[in-house]
Amino acid sequence: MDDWLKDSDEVGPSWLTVDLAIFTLRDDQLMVLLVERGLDPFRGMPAMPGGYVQKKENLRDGALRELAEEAGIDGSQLHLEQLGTYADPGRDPRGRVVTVAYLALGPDLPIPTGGTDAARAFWAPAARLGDGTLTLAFDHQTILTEALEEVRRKIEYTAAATAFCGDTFTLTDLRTVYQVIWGQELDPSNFRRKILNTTGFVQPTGDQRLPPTGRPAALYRRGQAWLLNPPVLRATTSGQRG
Amino acid sequence: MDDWLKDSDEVGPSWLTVDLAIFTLRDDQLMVLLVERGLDPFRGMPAMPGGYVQKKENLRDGALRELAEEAGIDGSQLHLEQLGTYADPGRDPRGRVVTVAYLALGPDLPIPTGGTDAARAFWAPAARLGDGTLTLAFDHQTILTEALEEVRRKIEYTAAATAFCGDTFTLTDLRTVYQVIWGQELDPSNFRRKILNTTGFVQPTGDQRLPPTGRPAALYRRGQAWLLNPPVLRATTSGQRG
DNA sequence: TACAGTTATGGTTGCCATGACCATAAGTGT
DNA sequence: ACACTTATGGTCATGGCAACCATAACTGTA
Repeated sequence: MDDWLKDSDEVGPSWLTVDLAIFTLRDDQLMVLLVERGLDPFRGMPAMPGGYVQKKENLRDGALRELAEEAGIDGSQLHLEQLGTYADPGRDPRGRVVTVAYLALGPDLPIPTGGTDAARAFWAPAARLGDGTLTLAFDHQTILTEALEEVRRKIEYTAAATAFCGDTFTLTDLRTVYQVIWGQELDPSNFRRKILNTTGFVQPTGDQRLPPTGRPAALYRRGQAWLLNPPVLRATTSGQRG
Repeated sequence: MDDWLKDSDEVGPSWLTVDLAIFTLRDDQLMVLLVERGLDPFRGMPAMPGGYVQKKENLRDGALRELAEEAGIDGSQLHLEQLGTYADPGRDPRGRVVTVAYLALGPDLPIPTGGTDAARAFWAPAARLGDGTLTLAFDHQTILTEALEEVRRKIEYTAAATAFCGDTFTLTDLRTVYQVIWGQELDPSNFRRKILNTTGFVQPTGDQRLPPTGRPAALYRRGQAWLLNPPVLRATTSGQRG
């Protein structure tokens, strides 16, 4: 069967990798997971966690395996989604390496332990992706910048924001997710009304949680809906929406 | 440099292809472009147009080249966007073939001429993707079904609907796009108000077009906006939105 | 010319989601 | 008892929206 796949002047083999854009909330900041590369090329430089997809593995399984190997994170709990594929001929000095970028969102995750290929893994503030203080291997700067914008959009139209919360959460927890990611304050009362009117977004558990100070807050868990109707739209500078 | 990319028990080379989900509007129907495969595997079976990405080519250029080769379509006019990547180990009997699916939207395109690899190319109603009357090569049934759902969503939140229209179009032309793709009637008057209130969606040209009968309609061209604010949301069966 | 038929455009009304804002509930510590 | 803090609930004016009606501007026909 392999004789159908012939090398030629114009077409040749390529190597397949997955890279992970892993975001979480820590200390009221949006953080992205980076590893320090342990091997050439770009040895010692920060990069997205990732690696080769194995012969008998599909993309999602490969992403989950790399998540565990390089970052020590059990991905079965978090939201995993394909972002895009990057295959420019010059993106990897080793030759044609095609990478499929995955987006992973999770609640405040344990500080990862360094893995085999990665010298060490660490959280970096997502804000540093935009301010030029970060130099990443390969085209990972581009990929992560696109990933960040995708996260901002995603929480408008889907229930992705709940992926940043634990199993149960208060509406203030959820509101904090939006505030941190969008960088703008939201009115607690209006936010509450909006969320509760969006069918299937959250389900009350019946329990409460006591904050350090103040009235206890009702706990919720994720609802069955993923696409939000109506969506939770960002405030627009221009036109009013209602 | 190639010595960094070693074959091993677990990791091996793969072949990179692009496949195209090309949609257009013909005779008030949403149509998808298919080719009859001229080579094994799946010779004679309908499939998405596509083929191998060349060594020194990026994904987008490869998609545009295949668009021209297999379908005789000049892609410089239409909207092209990456959809997703499919790489399951069993998806191609030849071995590990990774395909990047692209979504292409265009106005009523010329009937394509058969290309080199494809015996012939033809338009099929998109409705047939769902009713089981179509058997496609590889996992193309899955890919196209996901592509169709993406189109339906895309025209809600972006100006993608204008990609189905010509260079200039009337608001009725644009409304027809939504009606056909969503399969529901829209009130002309309300549609007009919504579109014109969405900043940057369309620009008046100042010209008019005479329909076969009835009042002349003002012509518009695409505006500069891509993300719509507010979006053009589908009517919901459940809750009212305003 | 008068008229019906057709399509584009414009206006009215009632409903409801929204943002701004205020009030109350239910905890904490002093 | 009181201040303080946070969660929850309500009011009100604005404006988007669906449903619907009215008018404009063209065609063809009597």
